[in-house]
Amino acid sequence: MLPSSTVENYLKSIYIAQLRLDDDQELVPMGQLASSLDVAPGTATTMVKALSDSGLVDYEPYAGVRLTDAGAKLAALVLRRHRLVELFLVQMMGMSWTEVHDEAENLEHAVSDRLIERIDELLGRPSVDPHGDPIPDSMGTMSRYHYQNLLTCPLQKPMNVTRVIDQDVKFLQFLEAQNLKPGQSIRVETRDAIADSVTVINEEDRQITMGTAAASKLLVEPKRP
Amino acid sequence: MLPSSTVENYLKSIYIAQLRLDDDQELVPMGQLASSLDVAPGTATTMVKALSDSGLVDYEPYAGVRLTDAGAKLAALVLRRHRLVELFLVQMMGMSWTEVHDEAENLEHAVSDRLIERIDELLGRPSVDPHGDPIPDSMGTMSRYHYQNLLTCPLQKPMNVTRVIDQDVKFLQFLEAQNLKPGQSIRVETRDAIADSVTVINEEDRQITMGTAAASKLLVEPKRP
DNA sequence: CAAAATTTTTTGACAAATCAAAAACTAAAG
DNA sequence: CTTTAGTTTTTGATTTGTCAAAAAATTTTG
Repeated sequence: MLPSSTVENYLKSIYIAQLRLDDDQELVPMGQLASSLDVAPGTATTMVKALSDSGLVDYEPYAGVRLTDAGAKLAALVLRRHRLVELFLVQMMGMSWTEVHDEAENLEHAVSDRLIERIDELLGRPSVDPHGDPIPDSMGTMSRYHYQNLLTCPLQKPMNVTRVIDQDVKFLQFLEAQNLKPGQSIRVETRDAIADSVTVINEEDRQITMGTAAASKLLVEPKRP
Repeated sequence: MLPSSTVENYLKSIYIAQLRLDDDQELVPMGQLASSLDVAPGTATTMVKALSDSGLVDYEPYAGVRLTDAGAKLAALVLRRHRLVELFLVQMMGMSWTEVHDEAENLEHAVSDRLIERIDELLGRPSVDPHGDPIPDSMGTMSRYHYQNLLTCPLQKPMNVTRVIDQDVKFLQFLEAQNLKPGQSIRVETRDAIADSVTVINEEDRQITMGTAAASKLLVEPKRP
C-alpha cells in the first residue's frame, strides 16, 4: 500500500516540525501539527492514530507525535521530491524561485521514482533547492547543517545568504527585490532591540531595514572567497 | 470548485469514447465507461449522475452518457495536459515514448495551467504527442483528422506511421523494435483475411507480420517525401 | 412475443478524510 | 491545591468514491 497524498503531507509536516526540535525524542504537539496542516485538531488526532497503527509514527496521547524510522524515511523522500521539483522548475523550466513552492506542493505526490531519479541526474545531484533547503538523498538521509541567521551572526562581517526559511511569495519577492536571495553577499550593519529591527547592507551597498521576525528567516554563513 | 482527479478521469474516458463514435449525439454506454475506468457498473452510474447534476454530462438512464460543452472542454484540457506532459517527458527528459503514458496519467492532474503553458512554449506549441495523438489547444479545441490504418490503407504504397492507438508498453516496445514508430516509413505488403494477418515492410526492408487487431492500431498516411 | 441473457440501476455498506462541538485531560495561576 | 485556561480527544455527522449483490429494465433469441 503506497501512502496517500494526505498521509505524505502529515509525515512531511511532522518531519519539518521535528527538525526544529533539538532532541530527536521530543514530541510534536498535536495542535501545532493540526494548524500546520490547516485541519481541525480532532482530525489530526484521528489521522495520527491511524499512522501509529501503520507504524509510521509513535503517538503519545495528550503529549504529541514523533516519526518512527520508517515514517522519517518516507517523509524525507517526500521532501526530496518536493525540493528536487522546485529546483527543476527554476533551473530547467525558467520559473521564479518565488512561485515554485506551490507547484511543487502538488507535484511532489505525482512524480514517480523513475522521473525523480532522472531529474536528480539532469540537475547533477544537487544538495540544496532554490531556497537553500537541503535535498535528502534517495536513501532518505538529509544533511542538517546549522546556519546562523541575521539575528545571531556577527555584525559588520561579510556573509552569504544560504537559506530562506519561509515560502511566502510576497516575502520571497521582497528578498529578490532587495538583493537578498540565497547566494548573495551581505553584511549586518546594526541591530536595534528596542525598535525590533535589523539593518543589512546588500551587494549594491544599499541599506535594508527589516523586523526581527523577518531577519530570523534569513540564514547566512561567513563569506568564503 | 475545481474537479477532482476522479472527475477528470471520468470526463476524459467519456471524451475518448465519444471520439470513437461517429455522431456527436451518440451516447457512451455505462458498461463501457465502467470497464474503461476499471470500476463496478454501479459506481459509474452514481458518478455519472453526480456529473449530470454538475452540468458536465447529459445522462440518459439505461441509454448512456454524453459530455456537455462544459464537460467536453474540461476533458480536452485534461487530455491537453496529458499529451503535453508525455511529449515533454520524451523531448526534454529523455524518457522512452513507451513508458511516458503511466507517468503522464498521474501528472496530468497535478500540473498547473502556468506550468503547462511553459511546457507548451518550450516545446514550440506542438500539435501531436509521441504517439501521434493530437494535442488540444488551450481553448479545448482538438483537431480530428481521420487517418487510415494498416487494414484500410492501399497495398504496396509507401506510407508514414502517424499514430498508435494503444498505450500498452509491450506493444509499443514491439513497434519500436520493429521500426514501426510514428514518423517511420512503411508499406503494407499483403493482407490475409483467413490467417487474420497483415504483413508490412519497414524502413530497413524487413518484413513484419502481425494480427489484424494489432494492425488496426497503427494509423498511417500516404508518404510525403 | 415470451423466455433467456445482458445491461443498468438501486440498495446497503464501507473506507478515507474531514468538521463542529461536547467531553476529558493537562497545565498554569492564584 | 483548587479553579481556570488551554489543549487534546471523543463523538456523531458529512462528503467522496467505491463495491457486491439484488432488483429492474432492456435486448436478444428461439
